Amino acid sequence: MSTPNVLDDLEWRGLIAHSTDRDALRDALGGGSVRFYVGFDPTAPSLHMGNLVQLVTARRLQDAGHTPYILVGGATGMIGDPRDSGERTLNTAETVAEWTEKVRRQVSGFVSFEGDNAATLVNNHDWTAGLSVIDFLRDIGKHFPVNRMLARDTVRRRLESGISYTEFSYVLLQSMDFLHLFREHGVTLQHGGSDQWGNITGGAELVRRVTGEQAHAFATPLITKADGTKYGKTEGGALWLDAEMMSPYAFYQFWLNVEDVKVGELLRIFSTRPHEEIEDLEKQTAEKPFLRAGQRALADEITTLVHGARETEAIRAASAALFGGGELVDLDGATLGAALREAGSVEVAGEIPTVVDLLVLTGLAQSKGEARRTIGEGGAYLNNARVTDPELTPSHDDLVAGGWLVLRRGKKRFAGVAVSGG
RNA sequence: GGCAGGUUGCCCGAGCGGCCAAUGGGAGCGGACUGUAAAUCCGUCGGCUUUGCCUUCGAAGGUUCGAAUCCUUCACCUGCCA
Repeated sequence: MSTPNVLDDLEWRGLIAHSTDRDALRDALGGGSVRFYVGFDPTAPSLHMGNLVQLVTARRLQDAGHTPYILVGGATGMIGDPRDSGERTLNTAETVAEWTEKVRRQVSGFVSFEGDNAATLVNNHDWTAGLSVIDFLRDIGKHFPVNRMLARDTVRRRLESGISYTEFSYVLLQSMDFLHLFREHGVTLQHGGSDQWGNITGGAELVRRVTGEQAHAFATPLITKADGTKYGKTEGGALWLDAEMMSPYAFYQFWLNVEDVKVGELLRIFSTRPHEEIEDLEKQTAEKPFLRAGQRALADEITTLVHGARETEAIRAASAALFGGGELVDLDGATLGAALREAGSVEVAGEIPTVVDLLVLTGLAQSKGEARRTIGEGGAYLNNARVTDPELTPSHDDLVAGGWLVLRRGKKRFAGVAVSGG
């Protein structure tokens, strides 16, 4: 191994779950700048952690000199890829268009659009929307043996519960993307999540069948929790990158709370630190887990990547204030106020509502019933003191740091109430 | 097109005329123990103006004092036959 090959780095990071001919891929990546693509379907208004894996991987390839084509699935998003959980509900064209735009803006932040190997954004709607059914069936469909399509894992699992022709056909659209990008832009490599492996190889094979030339592909592993279940299932669902859908504070907290046994794996996947530093953090986590050095590094780095350094710094300060273990009254108003604004806060003017109402108002509880239950379970706190009376109404004497009430549910979830007037 | 089976709370799944807001498991939430970790144990888990009321068991009607449970129609899913 004379010159470092980016594939070795990706392998070290555990990012290669599947790949086409590994040696051919290594040769390609060891040569000149490879044009590669990765696609994101607008199935939600925001990307999530799974997509982030692909984005940082694309960036690694770009930093190694290769040229990214970032595809947003304006067309494939209209169809929906088959998943095990069952048939999707089709989104309207307006919704898909709106999400396409949001996703397009979001992906733009993760790759560079400058230099010799500047990234290019493409939308498969551009070459798919105008295609006639006749052309599609003749030029694309002809290359897909149905018996092979039926053998694909996701399809096979769906045969019992049912799958529409629409979703069954998804692989043709995505494969067509690879062929299109191969022909029009010289793209010879596609990567994606391992759940996309069937679609990815479909594209590589279509390129080979139609042009007789070799296309490369690899898939990253699915990230799971220590117990093997899917990750990113926090309150409200996935781990979103959009600050509107998941506050940067909550995002940071997620990474800070990663299980010890997963820290190393996640650092390898997401961190841009040198290998030695990551190995050192892994060692620290193994030897002194209570220091949570790995978690802190992970949370800092990923939050900075997604939400910026300034925001991350504010969150760190907020976390230190709220979790520092000191007395709230010892904190100065500016510090506590800033911390609570990061954690989530609401404003109340005049009369102060009951604790139950405040729990709902701040979003710490979904309903009054849940708020009462939480109090009954001993999980509600006002200014770090357990609340036992569901009828309790805080008074102005309870205000700390110049007008704040600090509400907490459980050990980790804080919210502030800024009281004015009265 | 015919026949059979199915559609229950976030998910999986019991219930098959009153004792059903509906057994059980998982997820979630809270407590204890910790390190804002894991594991474990305990509790909780539709809503509300909370000793009661309201809305839920694919949809709409109907039978009944009373329906998730019976009948009719519709929608969707699965299997077998055409």
